[in-house]
Amino acid sequence: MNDYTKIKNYVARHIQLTEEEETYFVSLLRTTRVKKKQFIVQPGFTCKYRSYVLTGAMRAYLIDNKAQEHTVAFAIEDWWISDYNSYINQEPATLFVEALEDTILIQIDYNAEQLLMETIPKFERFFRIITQRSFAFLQKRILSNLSKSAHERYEEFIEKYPSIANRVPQYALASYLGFSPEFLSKIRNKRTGKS
Amino acid sequence: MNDYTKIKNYVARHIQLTEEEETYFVSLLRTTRVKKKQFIVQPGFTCKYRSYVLTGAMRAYLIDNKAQEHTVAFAIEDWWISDYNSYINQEPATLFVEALEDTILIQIDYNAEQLLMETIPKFERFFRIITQRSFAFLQKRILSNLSKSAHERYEEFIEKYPSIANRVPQYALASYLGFSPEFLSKIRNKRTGKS
DNA sequence: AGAAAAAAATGAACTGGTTTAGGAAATTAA
DNA sequence: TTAATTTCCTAAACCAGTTCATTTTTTTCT
Repeated sequence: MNDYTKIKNYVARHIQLTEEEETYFVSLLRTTRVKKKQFIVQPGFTCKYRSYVLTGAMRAYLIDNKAQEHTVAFAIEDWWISDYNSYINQEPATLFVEALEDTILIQIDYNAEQLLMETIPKFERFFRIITQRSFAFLQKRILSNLSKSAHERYEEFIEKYPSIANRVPQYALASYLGFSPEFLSKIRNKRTGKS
Repeated sequence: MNDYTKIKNYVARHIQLTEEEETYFVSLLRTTRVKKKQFIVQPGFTCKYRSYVLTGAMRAYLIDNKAQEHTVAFAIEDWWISDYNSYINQEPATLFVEALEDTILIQIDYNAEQLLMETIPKFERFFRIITQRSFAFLQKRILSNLSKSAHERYEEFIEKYPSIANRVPQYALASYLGFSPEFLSKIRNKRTGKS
């Protein structure tokens, strides 16, 4: 039922564990099922978990003071998601993290993660490496936002993440790329043209 | 002459080292002086160093295909700077990293950093923690860019980093905040009004 | 299956920020 | 201390993307 093979493989891509260490790691995990539109994080509540998507799709977003949504991140199979600001500093969240589909998550809680790093220092390395990758990803996104037009950002996204582009609602994609849903509609129409 | 007190304090804020460990750490560092407008990283060349600013100011920026500059990061005293994508993956840089003033840098090279983490695993933790902080910082910047107007972003910046705002050229600040230098001029005039 | 709700499309009017072009001020170099 | 270069300012025309209002399509619920 609880299949931890995928998350074990994910970890194995970055560090090598003994069987014993792997067993210990898995003992700290828990599986959570969420229905579409359900939240796992909400502003005001401290985010307890770092979540790995086993199946399904999630997104993290902010609602600003003009009631506009801004998507910070998507996560599909084999990706992680959280309100990291809240999780890392164990302070109240500012983001919503919501299921875009019925989703199965594998979660580790903050205290367990700290314990894991103390018990198996290789995990210090693991979290360093995945954080570095996320950092590099965000930096590319900032540069893309600064240097490219809305249209170019859209083309770039569907080329790099076609599986996400066709799976998430358009308003969510627009709010990730930094323009209005109406404009996304306009772009898409120009693209297909009439046929 | 070479004063490593400040960088030792920086490290001590995150991990505790024995004297021996501290001595070893310092033995891996080198000091570099750069003149204003000099580059320490250029596109095409792999970035060898992670650089800590002892005195002076630096910035990292991209030049896009329309010959426009986009500032990724500033660094003043007690901050780090690099083309991290290039540094972490040891692949050719895409950014310029340039001195905005005559600057003294303390640098560690990639191989030394790897060795340091193997020799003193506490540094694995150190780099994890500072990368997490940078990650959180970039995420806030993305959200700010998505949810705020140019004017609001400017106000936010001068409030949070007055020491940087008054120290770097306006075109560099504009290219960091994501608008044209002309528009920054416009904002500044509206701000002071006539008096 | 049919009603209700949510998401996507369309189009016209609008606006925040850009572009272009010129001149003024400040830095740098000799 | 002057010439050259770089940075900054100003203002008008312009445009990429927004806003608003309405309709169509898709999804969800019973």
